[in-house]
Amino acid sequence: MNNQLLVITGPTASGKTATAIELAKHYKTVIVSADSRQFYREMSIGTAKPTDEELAAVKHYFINSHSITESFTAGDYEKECLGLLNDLFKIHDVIVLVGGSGLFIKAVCEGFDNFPDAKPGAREKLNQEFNEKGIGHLQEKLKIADPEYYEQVDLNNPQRVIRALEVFETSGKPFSSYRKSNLNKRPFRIIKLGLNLPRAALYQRINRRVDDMVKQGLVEEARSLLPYRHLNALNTVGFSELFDYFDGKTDLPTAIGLIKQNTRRFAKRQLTWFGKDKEIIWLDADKKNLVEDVLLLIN
RNA sequence: GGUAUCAUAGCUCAGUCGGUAGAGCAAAGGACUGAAAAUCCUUGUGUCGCUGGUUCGAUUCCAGCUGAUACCA
Repeated sequence: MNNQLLVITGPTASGKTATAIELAKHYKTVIVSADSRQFYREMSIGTAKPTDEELAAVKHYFINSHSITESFTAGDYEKECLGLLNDLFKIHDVIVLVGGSGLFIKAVCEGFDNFPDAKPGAREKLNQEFNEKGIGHLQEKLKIADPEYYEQVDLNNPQRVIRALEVFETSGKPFSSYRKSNLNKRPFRIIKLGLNLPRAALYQRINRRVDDMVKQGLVEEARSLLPYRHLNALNTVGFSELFDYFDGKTDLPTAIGLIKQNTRRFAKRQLTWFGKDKEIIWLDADKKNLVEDVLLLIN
């Protein structure tokens, strides 16, 4: 099997985009994004999307490919991405997958178990029940529907409980009956590289990048998306804080400070997630000749 | 210059009628199989401004010093 997926991951602002582009150029190949926000074409500055020049330099997939008005789940991404990779590997031996969304990388590398598609409206109905009756009510439902998962799940987490109930109400079978942790075999070799920095340096980069985003017009971008604030895509660091500013809940400097803080917290969560993945080979993101080192490492 | 008040965690502050202290925020750690830049869980990190005095024992009471704030000059 010659086909090789070169995964570049790491916390936000660690330099994944630039590194991926250099590697893709070297292999004369393309880049597939594994980022849960950059595929939305309506948002760019706030999602630190590759620049137009970068997009022109290397062909990118899953950038600007979807609209914030569409529902596009990690499961949808798994299916679309695998289909795409299947086609792309007919042309390229090496493909670069880059992104910081751990669940999306997992979707490509391992896949999910074969859950049924939730029936339309099931989640909305459960969200409404949650708002009206609280988490306790959903916990009780789950206890009856799926006692096995009830013992395992974080019962305080509404998203987890609702997800399990959504599958149950769609299929009539407990969530745990589908959840078998079977790793899916992929028809390509996977190499995972992680970029990281000492915490203080990473946080400095994050703070600086947020300031850059503001200079590039983040506030205007967010304002233009204000009518769509109810969409899940806009439940995103860099936008939520500015919506609060537009509402008069904070002033602009405070909102920008909160964007930095929430981005730092996001990076921390990413590091927690990636820390569990023992396949990741970690590299110092600040190192000069990083790409040369990567090439030596791989070959 | 005088008077008063204050000085406790990274920040804002509470508290100890004398037995070395605790909240919020920040931060750190963690979970997470179709919301994932989402969502959820856990954790107190301390020369109690400095130097003396009283006391078995002082962060607490007393004195001096330093700094901050307010008012008076």
